[in-house]
Amino acid sequence: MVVTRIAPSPTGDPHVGTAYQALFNYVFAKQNGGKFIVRIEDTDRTRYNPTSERRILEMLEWIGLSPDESPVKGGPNAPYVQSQRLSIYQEHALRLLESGAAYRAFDTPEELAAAREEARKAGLQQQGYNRRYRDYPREEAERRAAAGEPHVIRLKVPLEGKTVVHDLLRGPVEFDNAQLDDKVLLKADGYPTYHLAAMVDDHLMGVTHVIRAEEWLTSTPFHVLLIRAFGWEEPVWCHTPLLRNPDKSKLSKRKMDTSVDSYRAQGILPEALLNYLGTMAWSMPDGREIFTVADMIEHFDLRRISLGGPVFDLAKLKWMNGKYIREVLSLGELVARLEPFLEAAGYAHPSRAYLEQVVEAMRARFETLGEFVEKAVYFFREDYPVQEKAKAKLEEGRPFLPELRDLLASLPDFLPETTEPALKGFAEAKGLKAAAVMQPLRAALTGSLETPGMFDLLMILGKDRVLERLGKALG
RNA sequence: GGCCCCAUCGACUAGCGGUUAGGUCACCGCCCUUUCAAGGCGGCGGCAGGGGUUCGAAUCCCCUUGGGGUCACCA
Repeated sequence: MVVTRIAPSPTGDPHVGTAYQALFNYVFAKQNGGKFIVRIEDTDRTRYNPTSERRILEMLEWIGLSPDESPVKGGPNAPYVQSQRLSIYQEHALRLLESGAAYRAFDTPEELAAAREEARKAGLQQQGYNRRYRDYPREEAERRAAAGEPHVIRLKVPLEGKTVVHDLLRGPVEFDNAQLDDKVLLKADGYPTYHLAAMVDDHLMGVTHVIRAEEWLTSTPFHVLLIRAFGWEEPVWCHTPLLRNPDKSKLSKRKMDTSVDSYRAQGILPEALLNYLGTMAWSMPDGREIFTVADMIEHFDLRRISLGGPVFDLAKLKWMNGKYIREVLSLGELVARLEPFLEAAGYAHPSRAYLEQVVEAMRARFETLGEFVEKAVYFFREDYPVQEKAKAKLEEGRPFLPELRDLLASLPDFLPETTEPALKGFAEAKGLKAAAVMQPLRAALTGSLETPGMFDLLMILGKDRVLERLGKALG
């Protein structure tokens, strides 16, 4: 059975890169009737963020990539949090120690830093650990360890030869073992490094396909060596391109908004975000750009992932979100998505029917749910802001607006069939262009010059409010 | 800098030896129009460069250039 996983580190906000990786891993697993696991890699206590794990897990539920096994869901491979699996890694490290594939190293962090600095000054091409303890007497090492001396356990990487990583997308990638160094497997605090923990867990959890970001490619030979040291079978390696900032560097929160929570707060729809991520380095075989995760599962092909690093383009994300708002979601669904935003903004509405009318009228005019809140204030409050340009327009209308108000007051109803001929007739009678009448009226009624069509506006606002607002504006 | 990966319009991509190099976003113009959008139509714009291979290269190979990643007791 196909088993995939993502292994996020709980160090901060749920990252779009995590969502991106989750998407490919999820889709590939589902396509093959396999399972998708989420494992929390919290082995770095210095970067640990206590709310991060919960938020990452919630983020996955929000975008609809629900894992088959996870810390909250549990599963046959529990626990799914690495800090709760420490003894497992320690046992495995010991095993490697016994077989001679690893060794204890007693360098202090200061010594390592000094050695690195020295190597840098000497202009050495070769970087990495100097292997000071690689051939240290075994008995001596054990004695010092038994005495409680702090130390790490490192993998004994072959000094010669090549290690080939067979990447699904790239084919064989060769690394000279001489270029590798003896990476730390178990830190002095007893926690494993990513290298040990990830490979042990992937093996124990039956992960068959490691689909992860390209930044891992250069440490894969090390993983291959580690797996061989244990005598296990390698998974299929598939390194996907990194999402990029507009300047092409690796997507980072310094240069871009990388927080899924932030996009959610702005009113980006989960299905739009997922759809957009699905177009990053991948495309539907038929070229369609709007598709669901289900569509993706049906047509996905890991081998069709392209290797150029895609720039995460907010403009296109927003366009796609707008596409979902105006064409994909049903009106009812859209209204439901909008409700939490309205509540947060303190917007009241008399009825569901009213809300639906407003949303329908506004639909083509906002691309995020947050934008709706900004652009539709005047449908929900009487203290809506009045823009400067609107004020000017209002002045232009002052000569005829009182008369127009009387005309509107005399109408039997505010249906478009009634208001349209009335307003157009009014303009004509005054020898004015329709716009010359509509714009000042629009300004008076909404404080804005950018609104839905006048006749929809009049109908939705209703006679009472229209007359009231007009009176107030002319006041 | 060493090592590794990558390279089609500004951005996302289709292309997998023979295409007028297609689509989407953005941008520009026109249409629609009471404003702003949306929508429709049209336009601008690309195979990084140089060598090969081949009857024929965006497609295959090499070099150069460019971009990215990685070189932690972080993941």
